[in-house]
Amino acid sequence: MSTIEKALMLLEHFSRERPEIGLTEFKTRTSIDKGTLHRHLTALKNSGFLEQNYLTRAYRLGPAVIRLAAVRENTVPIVKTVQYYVDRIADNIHELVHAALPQKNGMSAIYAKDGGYHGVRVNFDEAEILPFHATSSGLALLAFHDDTLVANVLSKKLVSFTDSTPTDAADIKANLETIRTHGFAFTDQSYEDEVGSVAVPFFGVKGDAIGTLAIAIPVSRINKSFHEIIIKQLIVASTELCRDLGGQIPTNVATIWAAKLEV
Amino acid sequence: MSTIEKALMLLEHFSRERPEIGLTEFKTRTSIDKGTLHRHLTALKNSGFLEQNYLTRAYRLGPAVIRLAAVRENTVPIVKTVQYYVDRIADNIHELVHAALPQKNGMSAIYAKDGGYHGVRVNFDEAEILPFHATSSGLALLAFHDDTLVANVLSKKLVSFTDSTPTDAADIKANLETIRTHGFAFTDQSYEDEVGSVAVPFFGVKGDAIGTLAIAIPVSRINKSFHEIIIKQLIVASTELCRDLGGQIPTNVATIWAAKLEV
DNA sequence: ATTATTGGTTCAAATAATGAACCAGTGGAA
DNA sequence: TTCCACTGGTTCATTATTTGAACCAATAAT
Repeated sequence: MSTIEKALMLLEHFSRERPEIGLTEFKTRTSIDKGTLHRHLTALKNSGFLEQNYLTRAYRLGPAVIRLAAVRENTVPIVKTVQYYVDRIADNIHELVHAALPQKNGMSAIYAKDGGYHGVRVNFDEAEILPFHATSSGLALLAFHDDTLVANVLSKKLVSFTDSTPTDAADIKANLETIRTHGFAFTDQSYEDEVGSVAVPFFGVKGDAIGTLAIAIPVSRINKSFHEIIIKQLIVASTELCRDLGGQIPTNVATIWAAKLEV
Repeated sequence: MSTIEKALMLLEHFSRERPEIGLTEFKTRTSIDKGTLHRHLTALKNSGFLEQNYLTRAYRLGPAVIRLAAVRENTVPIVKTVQYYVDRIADNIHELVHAALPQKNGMSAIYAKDGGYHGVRVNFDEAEILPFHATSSGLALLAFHDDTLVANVLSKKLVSFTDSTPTDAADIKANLETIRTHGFAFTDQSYEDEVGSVAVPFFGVKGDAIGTLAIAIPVSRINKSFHEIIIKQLIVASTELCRDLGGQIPTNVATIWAAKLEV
């Protein structure tokens, strides 16, 4: 692995829960040598990707990322486009809806809306990484993305989050096959207790999955007819979203989805 | 310079006007060897900072930057905080107001609002880099930032954008001194013809300038009393903004500003 | 006062980056 | 078709950078 990739991997450790990380904490988290770490962090700091809390000397993300995100969004305005559909679904079904894009180690929500007026709410954190194997978003993406990603994910250790988290590679492979035949993914408390979720992929110009639309619900509110409604909403939204982004829905997926909508 | 910094410098070439850059174009823009470039770009791609247009093979910014910006914004919500004040000023004076943060080669606007109902409007592009020496934002920051940045900027070639762009290092140094005594910066068509601008810095915890609030106006609408009003608005907003961000206004600046407000 | 822990630095040894030359595919032009 | 020019991408000996164990300095805890 190149030095560049090693350094950029450091940025993955930052999140909402962990916005500042000191040198020693990095050392324990990465088991990279302290000297090396220090030079990498300094390089990232010089480039504006990190800055230091001048009191604690801990590192946090720098201003450069803001500019880059603005340019990216101007180039490929996925967030803006996705927002409309997430809002629409949330308003229709009154549950927590989100859209996510794949990152190296999982899905990253780019927008979420809670349309609920329920007492029980699903808690959700944007900027959190949703593991591929334990969330419907992740599985929906894996199922319709190229096989190398699947192989890559399954080759690593599959962390268990709840009693229901699937950690066997063969089980997951089988599940991906059923997801492909159904045209959507769903999970039952595989990432958080008491939370189920449903997700569909959306596709890029090559017909590969580039992201997902997903809904998270307290299991107490899931029943068959609601499940049907959710899936229809997701499929319709994803279809329109693909059109907006210039993406192409693979023909087999398109026929599966069309059948689902007719029921 | 470390390999990491060299690679990250490549990302600076992307902008709204130049959202996609091919290998050969990078070569001409950077005069780095093609092989080296290719490996750097590949590393950035592997890390999610770039992705390739599969048709043209050109590179564009990748999805990783979106997540990072979300985390950064959650850690230090400058944009959200700044937004309030920019909106307020724009609503008060009915002109184009923006806030900008320093990047390596200039200021980058993080938010802008045009409060105008005028026929003549100043055109403005977020995600554009505003050169330090030619814009009031840039000068305001230089004047109140540490001297190494000033030396750095003046050591490079100062591009001329209009007939009024200052390109002499000594002139600019003198101007920075007057900016320091006045507590604000203004320019007259130094970046765009027919556009003048006024800017004040806002400060971080150490009392160093971390960004600017600025107003751009068609020169035809500038007059002395309006100028006074603008400066007062900017000073008040920056003062409150510093409080919100936990920043500290240097005592000399604070006294200058206080005097300005009393007039 | 002593120790543990923090961030940061040094320099020989190990490793990765470099770049000139190369290959391969594409799109004209003759 | 054949030829040329222009893409993006790859190779491998040379070169320069990265690496990490040991070290230093400052601060916080005992």
